[in-house]
Amino acid sequence: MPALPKPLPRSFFEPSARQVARSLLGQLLCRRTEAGIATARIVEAEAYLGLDDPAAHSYKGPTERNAVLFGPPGHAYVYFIYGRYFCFNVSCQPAGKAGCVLFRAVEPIANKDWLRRQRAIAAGISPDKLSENFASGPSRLCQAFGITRPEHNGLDLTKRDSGLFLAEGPGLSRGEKVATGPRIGIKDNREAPLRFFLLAHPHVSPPHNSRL
DNA sequence: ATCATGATGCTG
DNA sequence: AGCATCATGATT
Repeated sequence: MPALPKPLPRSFFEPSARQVARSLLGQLLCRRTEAGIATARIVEAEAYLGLDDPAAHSYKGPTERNAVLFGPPGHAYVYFIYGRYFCFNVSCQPAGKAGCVLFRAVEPIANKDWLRRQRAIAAGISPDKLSENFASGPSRLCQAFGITRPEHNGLDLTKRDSGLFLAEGPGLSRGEKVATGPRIGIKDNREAPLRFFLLAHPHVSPPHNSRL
């Protein structure tokens, strides 16, 4: 692993959300902290397509909330959900097209203690009550990385000096296999196999880690 | 392991 | 009204 993670270029996020979601598996989510750069490997992600996808926030066109999705690729779309949680996405496709990828689970790699502590503070629980897969779940990973809408929505995720960015990762280990299946927690367009994850990986939370 | 429930506030 | 969720507690 490089001492300094190399940010993914904007062109990485120009293809369709489906393609970007698939290629983000094995890449790194990085955050600058007072203890150094905290990193985690992406093991689960979902694609949301835009105007053709009834499940997407952008389905009905631009609003104040989803404006980032219609902007240039490689930017953070962070939204507030269920009155308590945040979810974190990266915008895809050129400006005007609204695809995005939702991050659903990451595997902490560097500065795990910092991530664990943030996760515990945000959730209001004790750090030692958390299991190893404490960043598996879209809002859990936001807690671990301290991602919030007021602080991070609209951020350029291709720049290291953004403090939060996406970088080239180690990819997939031997034996790790990508699986696809229906997205979690939505009612519209349930069938579409737009969820991508590493099969049976311990940081993809059960019961969704082995089902297609 | 699975399942049900409630917390909580922004959105159009 | 509904929501791209989570922690908890009951149950097998």
